[in-house]
Amino acid sequence: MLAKSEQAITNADRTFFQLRKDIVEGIIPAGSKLSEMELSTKYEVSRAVIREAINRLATCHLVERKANVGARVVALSPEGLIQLYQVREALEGMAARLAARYMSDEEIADMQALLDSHFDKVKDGQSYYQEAGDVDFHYRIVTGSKNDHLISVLVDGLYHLVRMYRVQLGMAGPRVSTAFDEHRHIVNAIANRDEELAEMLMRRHILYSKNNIEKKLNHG
Amino acid sequence: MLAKSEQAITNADRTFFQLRKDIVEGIIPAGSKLSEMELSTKYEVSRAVIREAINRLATCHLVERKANVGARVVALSPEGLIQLYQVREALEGMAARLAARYMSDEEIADMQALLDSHFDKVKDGQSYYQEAGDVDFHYRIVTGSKNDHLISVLVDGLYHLVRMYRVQLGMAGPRVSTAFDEHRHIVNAIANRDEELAEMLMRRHILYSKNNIEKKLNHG
DNA sequence: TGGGCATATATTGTCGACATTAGTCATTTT
DNA sequence: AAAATGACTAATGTCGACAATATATGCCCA
Repeated sequence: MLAKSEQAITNADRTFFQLRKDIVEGIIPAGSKLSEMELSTKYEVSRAVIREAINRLATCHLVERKANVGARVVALSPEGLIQLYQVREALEGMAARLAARYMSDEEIADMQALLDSHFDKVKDGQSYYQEAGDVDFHYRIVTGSKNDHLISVLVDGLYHLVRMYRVQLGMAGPRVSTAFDEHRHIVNAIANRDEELAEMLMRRHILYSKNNIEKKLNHG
Repeated sequence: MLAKSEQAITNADRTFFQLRKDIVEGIIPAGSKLSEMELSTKYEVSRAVIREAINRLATCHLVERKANVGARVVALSPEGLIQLYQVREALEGMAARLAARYMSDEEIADMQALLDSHFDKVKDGQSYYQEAGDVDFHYRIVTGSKNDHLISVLVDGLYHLVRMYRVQLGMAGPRVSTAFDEHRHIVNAIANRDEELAEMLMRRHILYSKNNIEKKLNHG
């Protein structure tokens, strides 16, 4: 398992993390209004830190803010999901390309070891692979790109929205084993320093993933 | 010319726009520290609005913030420029693909008319095309993607950083006419609804653009 | 009865003061 | 002399109160 080491220094940090968690997990419902007063009493902090937390949530695209009106949690929609995966395809495809270019041999070896441990779990029928292993894999590729913008937009931003869709639409998915094979092929391409193939395979992988979750969304 | 219609409602909006402009244009030097007190006296607003403005600048990646320490304007570096264009390549490539899929025939016709007017100016030797025309063109493609995430990340975020590099490294560039031809080919691909080609041409266009500005940066 | 306008209320935007932390510099100790 | 420690200072983090704005309510008028 991988520590994301997002440690909270200030009260605004803690409140931001808490709010983000509550929104992603649906404890605060999608589409609902965020009242600053209400939250400040509920989380026992001043309105200033709530405002800062809400602003940060807005940069994650988890809430939308209107001047003099307030903030609302984003609504989950089929269009929103499609747009989200379009951006993921572009960004993670490039991340795979850059990972093939910039990751050190050691990092690649570590990632291969990670996949091997995942393989053991999949073989044992531990299908919680989806939630933890998939996140781990994509996280490594993205950080392997060594591109701060890419890392920031995906890790601090889009991934939380992705999780929100997954959690609130109840993903379980029989896609575990096939996704695992796709991961393997991507890692092989990176190990071979084949940028072109790495990008193409990652883009396909995300397209398949989108189709899978989309199916759930339509008639699930 | 195109109105971006980013109108300021609140004081924090105005301060944010002003600060962003001053940073992009180098009036506030790259790498310098942003003191909340100092700015609050200089711009004649309270520290609260300065803090909010700085937070928004941080989401644009124009400043970097550290807890209990403060915020600094980002430093311009060759690596930063390369990373920026890597993300542009991925995002705008996808934008061109989606524009070929989703733009209406009318929007495409408007864009072709825009290019024609640009052609007249280039023919007359008005080489201010670079600054205005190029921005206009890319802006249309991105909004034509109909993807809110794409639009937000590029228009609200990366483009300001791109402008910062261009302004502070004094871009003028003899690339005007060749860039114009590239724009034409991209629009043609979009008009033909050729997603694959549109993406490929846009990615090449951005690669060339990167190489050009990179040359300036190294021995300019 | 329906629509527009004025008031009322509740929320967000802004402010100045206080609390807390990081960084500096002098002092002390080994 | 060098390193560690302690207070001092100046900045950021946090707070509660006030101002400005949007929405809701009810009244008036056609």
